[in-house]
This record gives sequence, structure tokens and C-alpha cells, in this order.
Amino acid sequence: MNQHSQQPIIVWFRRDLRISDNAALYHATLRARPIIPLFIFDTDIINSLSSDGAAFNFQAECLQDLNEGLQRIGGRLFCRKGKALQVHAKLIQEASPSAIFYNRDYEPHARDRDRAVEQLYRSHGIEVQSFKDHVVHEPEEVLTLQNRPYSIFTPYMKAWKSLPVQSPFPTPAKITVAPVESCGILNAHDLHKQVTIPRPLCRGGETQAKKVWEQFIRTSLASYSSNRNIPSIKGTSRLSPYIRFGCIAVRTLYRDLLALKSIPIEAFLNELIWREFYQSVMYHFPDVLTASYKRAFDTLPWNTDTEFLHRWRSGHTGVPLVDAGMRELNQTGWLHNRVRMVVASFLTKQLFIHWKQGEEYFESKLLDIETASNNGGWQWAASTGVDPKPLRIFNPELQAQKFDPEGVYIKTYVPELQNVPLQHLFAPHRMSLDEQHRCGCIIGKTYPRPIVDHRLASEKFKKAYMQLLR
DNA sequence: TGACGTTTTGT
DNA sequence: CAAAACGTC
Repeated sequence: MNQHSQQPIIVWFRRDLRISDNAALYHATLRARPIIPLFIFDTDIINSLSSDGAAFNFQAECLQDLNEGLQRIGGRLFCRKGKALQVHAKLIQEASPSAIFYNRDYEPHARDRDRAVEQLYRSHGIEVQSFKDHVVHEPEEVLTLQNRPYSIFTPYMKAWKSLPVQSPFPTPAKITVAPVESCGILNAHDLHKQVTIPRPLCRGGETQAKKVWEQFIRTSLASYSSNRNIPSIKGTSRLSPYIRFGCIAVRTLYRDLLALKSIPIEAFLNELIWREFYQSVMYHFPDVLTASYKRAFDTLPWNTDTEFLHRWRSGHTGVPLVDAGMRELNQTGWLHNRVRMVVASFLTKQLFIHWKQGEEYFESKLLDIETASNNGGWQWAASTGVDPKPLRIFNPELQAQKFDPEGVYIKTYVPELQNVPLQHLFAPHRMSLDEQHRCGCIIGKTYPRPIVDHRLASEKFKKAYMQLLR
């Protein structure tokens, strides 16, 4: 081999912390050159992200598992800390790479960063290759007949399903690495991030992700469409933190789903498509990240008082299902999707607080936070986004009756209501004083009175919203 | 992945 | 007459 063929290829891992079905890693191994598997603790991202330390610990677990995976195929992971561009500039000097491979990210700030990095490498005459990996179909691939992006889900979903499917990429059997200095895997403590989430939903890593996915298929997928709405049972896949960090490829999920016979996959598949729909919305309409898609709604008389916001965040609104949800979020870094919709509807349409406030709080707490899905979900909940629907205002009391009929979920997270009889559990403030004393739940004392009246607040929001529609 | 009031249906 | 279906916001 001549000198040139020994020049390594950098595989830059970002949101694809796995060795199986990884487009960039797989394509790099086809070149039969040494590889530098690289992860950067990007100080620009770390400083701007409000994520709880638990998310950084989760990331560290993912990186640990990735390192072990790479070791099994003869390699290892190299980590650096710093501004991405500077880290790359230094690495170019140290390692004289022949190419850099990475998987594409569709967030505006990530695209800016990647453009700058690409320019840097090209200015040194180094090959740059990026790959589709974070989604099954990219924002540029799912377009109308006029080559326009979709802003309505159903036609998007139909177009998405009509596209040809890429098979998963095989896991490399063996790689050779070109060793460089590494700072080791940094967790929340190392990065000076405070951990406030006491019981994170799950541990990170490709190994865990595979187990969770296989168990979901085995035990829960068949009943997904009905059980996914019940927050007290594990009816959903709970894969979202793994998908966010790329511990498992959505390509693999899609292939596994299509291979299933006699299990209905539509409901679950649609959730994957919703995720890609919002990736597409963010990519084509990046302004949604700073303002409502329907701009007029930003002029509604939003409540800027912080007392309600604090009570919502901490789960002390006096509305049992809302409080249970916010406490699940605060304690585990995850929240059941049905309850996400309920707490989001409550913040925006009962407390009349702008969805940006809720989006920001979710970003700070959720292990599974993806900018596109979070933004899309919040704008959906606030009825300010794409995919127009009639104004929907959730009634937390009815939602609880329907989806937590035994009150199991509420009692798990709101121990103050432990002994409240079921017929009062969803509206404990309607108990008589006698009943309150009998079950040891004193409204205004051991559990708050609801901070808003659902009916009044709904009518106020509906009126303001409808006025803008004209 | 609405709520709610009204109409129709099934027993 | 309860439950399902429908229509409207």
C-alpha cells in the first residue's frame, strides 16, 4: 500500500450513535482504509442547550456503548471537546485525513455548522461525503407533484409511503482505526451540567435500544393502536430517546415493521411518519422555530404572568392529569404522548401561555427532545401550526376519565390524591369538606384548587382564536 | 391524536 | 332510551 491509501477517513458521529445500519460508517468501511471514529463534545451546543444533565448522562451511556460496539469490530471511539470547526481544523493537521463522512442533520444551526465544516475540509482538498440516515425519506424527497413541500400530514404520509425503501446497511465486520488523541467520554458532571431528573426513563446505548425495540414488537405492537393512549401501561414503544441519539436506525425500524406478518403496523408507522413530516416542516419552513406557522396567532393576548407557568412546570395546577404528567416529565425525563397533548393544550388554551414557553421547558427536560418534533407537537397543540384542524381544546377531566379510568397513572405521580375515591379523583375540588377530610385531601391545603376554570378559559380562548380566523 | 349538542339507530 | 353517528366550532 502506498502512503496515500493509508490516509484515514474520519467518520463523524453525531445523532447516529450506533454501528449497525449506519450509512456513514458503512460507506467508510467500503473504502478499506483506516477510520477515525470521532465524536465531538461541541461546546457551542453544550453552552446553548438547556437540556438537563440527565440527557448528557444518557448521551454518555450511548457513547460508552458505541465505543464497546466499535471495539467488538476492532476499533474504538475517539472524542474531542471544543468548537466543532476548531476541532476539525486541528484534526486535519494531526491526521491528514483523506475524507470525512457523516450523516446529515436537518436542523438549521446544524446545517450551518456542517456547511462550515464541509468548506474547511474542501479548502484542504479533502473529500466530504454526507449521507441520509436520520430519516427514512429526506425533506427533499417527499414533495408534491409541483415539487413543493407538504404542509398537510395526510398527503405527505401517502407520498412518503409511495417512495422506494432503502434496505438497512450491514454492520461492518471489521474496521481498522488510525489512533488519535481522545479526551474520553464526558458525562453531565464532566460537562458541568446539573442533573435534576432523579429517575431517568432508561439507559442509553445501541444494545439497550435493540432490546427495547424487540420487546416492543414481541409484547406491545399488536395492541399498540388502543393501548398507546393509556399512560399507566407500557403501550408505546418508549424508543424516542434512542431514536433521538440514533441508537437505532429508523431504516431498521421500517424494515422490521414491513417484515411483520399478521400484526397491524399502520398506527405505529404513522408515528414514524409524523416525525419525518415535522423534520420536513422544519427544513422547508425554518421560521416555525421562532414564530407560529400561522403568524397571526402570535398576536393573541398571551399570558406573560410567571405564576401559572411555574405551577404548570412543577405540576401544581390542581388539575390531576396535568400535574401527574408534569411530574412524570420532571422525574423521568420522558412523558407519555397522550399526556404531552393534554399538558400542552392546558398550557396554551387554559393558561393562555404561548407555546414557545412550553416548547422551551420540554427542551430542558425531555431525554428524547428533537427540535422538529417538539416544535411540531407544540404548534399542533396550540393550533398555530401546519395541518389545519378544527380548534381542539382538551378537557383534562374527560381525558383522564377516558384514558386513566382507574386513576392508576394519576396516583403514581400525585401521591396527595392517593386516598381520593375514584368518583372524585379527576376533579377533587368538587368534594365536600366532609369528603375531603375523610380521604385526607384538603383542597387549597394538601392539593391545590384548579388554577383556572376549564369552561371559562376554553370559551375565552375559543373567542380570541376565532376572532383571528376572520 | 376533541368537545359537545343533536339526530339516528338498535333493541 | 342508551349508544352510536353526525354536525359544528
